[in-house]
Amino acid sequence: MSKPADTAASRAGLGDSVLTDDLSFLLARANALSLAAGNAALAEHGLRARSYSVLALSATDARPSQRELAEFLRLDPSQVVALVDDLQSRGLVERQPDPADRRANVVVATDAGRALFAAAAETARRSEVGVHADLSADERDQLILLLRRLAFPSD
Amino acid sequence: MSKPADTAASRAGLGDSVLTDDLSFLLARANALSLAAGNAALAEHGLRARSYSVLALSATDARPSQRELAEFLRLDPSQVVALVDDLQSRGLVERQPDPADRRANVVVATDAGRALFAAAAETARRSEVGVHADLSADERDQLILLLRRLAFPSD
DNA sequence: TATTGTTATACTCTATAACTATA
DNA sequence: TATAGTTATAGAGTATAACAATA
Repeated sequence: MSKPADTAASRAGLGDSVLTDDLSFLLARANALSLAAGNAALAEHGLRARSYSVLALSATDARPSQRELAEFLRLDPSQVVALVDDLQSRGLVERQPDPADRRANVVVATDAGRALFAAAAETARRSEVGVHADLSADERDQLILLLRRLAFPSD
Repeated sequence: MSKPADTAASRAGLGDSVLTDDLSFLLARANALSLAAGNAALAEHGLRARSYSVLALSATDARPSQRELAEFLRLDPSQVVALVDDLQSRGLVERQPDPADRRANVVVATDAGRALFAAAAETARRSEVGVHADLSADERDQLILLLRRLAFPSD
C-alpha cells in the first residue's frame, strides 16, 4: 500500500497524508464544510447556524434557561446574551423570568419565532442532505450515532 | 418513545431535542470539544491545531505549496501566509521557491520543525484518544471512514 | 487573462474577567 | 458562598477585495 489510492482526499491536492487519519482534522474540515453550507442556506431567513440553534431550542417545549442553552450549545453564557438579544430584538424569542429562580431567564420562541423556525428547519434539512450526499441512509444514521457519542461524552 | 431516554445528551441539560439528530450541530459540538482538547494539549509545544496541521504537512515529503495547504486545510490563502510566517519566524519551516513555477512557494519543515512535529504528533495522538474514549477501536475506525467521506466529498 | 502569494480590512467566534442580583 | 445573567475586552478564526509578480 505504498501507492496513494485515488480517493477524494488525494484528489484534493495533498494525497493521503498524516492528517487524513486524524480525527480532529477530519472533524474540523467536515464541520467547516457543513457550517459554510448551513450559514449560506440559513442566510435567506436572516439566521446563522448559531442563531438557528438557539431558535430551535427556544421553539420546543423545553423552556431552556440561558445557562442551559450555553451548556448544550457549548457556548459561553456571554455569547448567549448576544444571540438572545438579537433574536429578541427581531421579535422571534422572549425572555421570561423563571418563577422558580428569579435569577434565571427562560427563553421561549414567539409565534413569529416558531413560524420562522419551521421554515428555517426545512432549509437546514435540505442543506444537510447536500452535506451527507455521498452517504447511504444507513451510513448517515451510523455517523450520527457515533458523532452523538463524541459530542456528548458520558461524563 | 415519548419519554426521553437517559442518554448523555439528555443528561447534558436539554433532553433529546431537535438538534440531537442534527448532523451540523453534532459536528459543531464534537469539533468544539476536539479542538479545545487539541489546542490545550498542543500548547506545551507552542502550537495550536492550525499551526500543527501546517507543520504536519510540511514535515512530509509532499512539499506542498501555500495554495495546496490552503485548499487541503480549507483555509484562505491569506491565512496560510500568517501561519507560515509564524512557523518560519520560529525556524520550524522554510519557504522554498518552486523551480517549476516561480510564483509558488513550497513549504518544507526544517530539522527543528520535524523534531517538534514528532513530539507534537505524539501529544496530539494522546489528546485524540481522550476525544474518542467512549468508542471501541472498530467504532473509531468506522467514524473516521465516514467522516473522511464528509470532509472530502467526491467533487 | 488567470494564478500565487501578499496586504488590508471587517466581521464572527472564542475565552476571560469582573460586576449585579439573586440563591 | 455560589450561581444566572450581563458587560467589557482581547485574541483567534472567517471572508473579501485588491495588488504585484509570474504563468
